[in-house]
Amino acid sequence: MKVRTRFAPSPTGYMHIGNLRTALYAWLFARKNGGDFLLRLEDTDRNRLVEEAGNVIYRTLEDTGLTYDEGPDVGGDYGPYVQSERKEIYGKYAEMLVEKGAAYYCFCTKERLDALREQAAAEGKVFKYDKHCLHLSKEEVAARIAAGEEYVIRQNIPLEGESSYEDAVYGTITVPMSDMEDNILLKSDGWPTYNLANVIDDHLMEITHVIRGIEYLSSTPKYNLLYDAFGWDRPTYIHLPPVMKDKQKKLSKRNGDASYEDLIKKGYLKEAIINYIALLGWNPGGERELFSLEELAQVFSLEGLSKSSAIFDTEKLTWMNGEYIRSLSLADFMERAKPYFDEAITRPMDMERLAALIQPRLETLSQIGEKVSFFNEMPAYDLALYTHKKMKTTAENSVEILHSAREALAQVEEFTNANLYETLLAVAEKAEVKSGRVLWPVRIAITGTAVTPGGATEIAELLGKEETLARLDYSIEKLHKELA
RNA sequence: GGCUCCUUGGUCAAGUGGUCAAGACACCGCCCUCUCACGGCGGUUACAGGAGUUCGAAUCUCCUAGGAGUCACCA
Repeated sequence: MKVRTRFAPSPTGYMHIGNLRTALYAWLFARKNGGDFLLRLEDTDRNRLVEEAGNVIYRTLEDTGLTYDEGPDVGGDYGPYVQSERKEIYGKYAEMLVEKGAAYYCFCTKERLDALREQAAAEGKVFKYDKHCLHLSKEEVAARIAAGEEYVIRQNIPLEGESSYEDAVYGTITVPMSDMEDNILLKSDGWPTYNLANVIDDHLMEITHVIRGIEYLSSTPKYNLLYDAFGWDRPTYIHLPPVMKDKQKKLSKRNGDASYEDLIKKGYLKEAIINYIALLGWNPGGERELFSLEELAQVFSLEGLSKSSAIFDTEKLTWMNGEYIRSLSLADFMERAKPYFDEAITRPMDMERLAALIQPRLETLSQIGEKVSFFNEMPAYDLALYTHKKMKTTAENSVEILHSAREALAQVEEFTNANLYETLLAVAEKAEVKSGRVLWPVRIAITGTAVTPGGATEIAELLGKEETLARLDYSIEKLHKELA
């Protein structure tokens, strides 16, 4: 049988990392097994509709390369792929369940239910619906419906026994019938709940492997009862442990935690995000950690899935992102970094050289601004920067050296790194000091920055002769003024 | 609270009765070096606790503790 997996989010207008990982695993499993991967939108909660919320899902999946074979916007033979367009299907199947005795009509009012709940709370018991409407006769049900009474359809859970199944990651899960409730399958507004819809859709769409969050682990036996009532084959279940923000809390929008889009905005590469989350809860077996999407699809397997929750560690993502940035071709890097450079650099400059200098020193693209701003404009700086104990430099002993360096640099025709380096070494030699005594102050004088991407001569080359000399003059004057 | 799960360093994790308990991130030190980063080398840090079973337990059993999920006309 052909493997078919699905990603079935409810469109909230936000794609959080845990959801993305679920989609990724479902995609990887389908690809690895030559199967189909499809997208289904679960929007049966009419009270929580978010306008156009499907868009961020479509966009994210497309952006990350998690292409789906079937879905709301691409069609397919098992549609519609949006639950709100399948309303009559659920009603029909709910009635079939009633005929089979696996479900029943319920006319209990909210008031009665609330009273029951209060009573249970007062007695310190767990509330459970009392099957009050289970034994209504067919005639009475028909009459009350005809009279316009509101009703729901509830699942009829057996009173005794237990239900169990094999989860691909958690093993055998067994839940006593007595712990399950006669949940509502069809709401009074005619829309199905997840309890019904997920079963109907997964069956009708011929989903073979249900990959979803662990929140469904313990309610799955209830869904299985439905599969059994219909006489349908149960799918293979693969429940996933949660992605946490810290030991206690799950990653969530409510906590203001990073979503996929937030991470992109923070300068993370989509490839790095995918690679990192693939390893959050799954391991490929070897020691290798860097994988492209296609490589992941080749090595993915259910055995590597872990049972315990994993904390989202931005530090490691950041490291991995740096690895990805460094592995980019210069052209590719420049293209992705362009928006950041455009914002940080306003004066003409050899962008390719600048990019080459910056690329290996970046962990996220958004660090570009802070790393290159001094190229654009000489910052105000403190003379303390001239003091460096290893270089044995101070503001005082840099003045003379800078004068010599400025004179020597003014003589250089071709302002290339090699020429400049040679020139400054000559200055050091002539003054009978170590190279650091001149290279450090020169770098400070032309950048006003303690840490720079590249050494004095690399930066001077990029700045160009005119700008370099202008900055040297500025700094020499500053030294004279402030030391006086 | 009931039920269903989970528990190896700060984090991700390998490990399925016999290992000096891998590796990665982070951290620290050294080297490389015109600062920084990259890279190289080295280091600190872990089997939640307690009972068993066994010649032998991170691996099996039980208990305790901690944590998560769930108990909706949300998914």
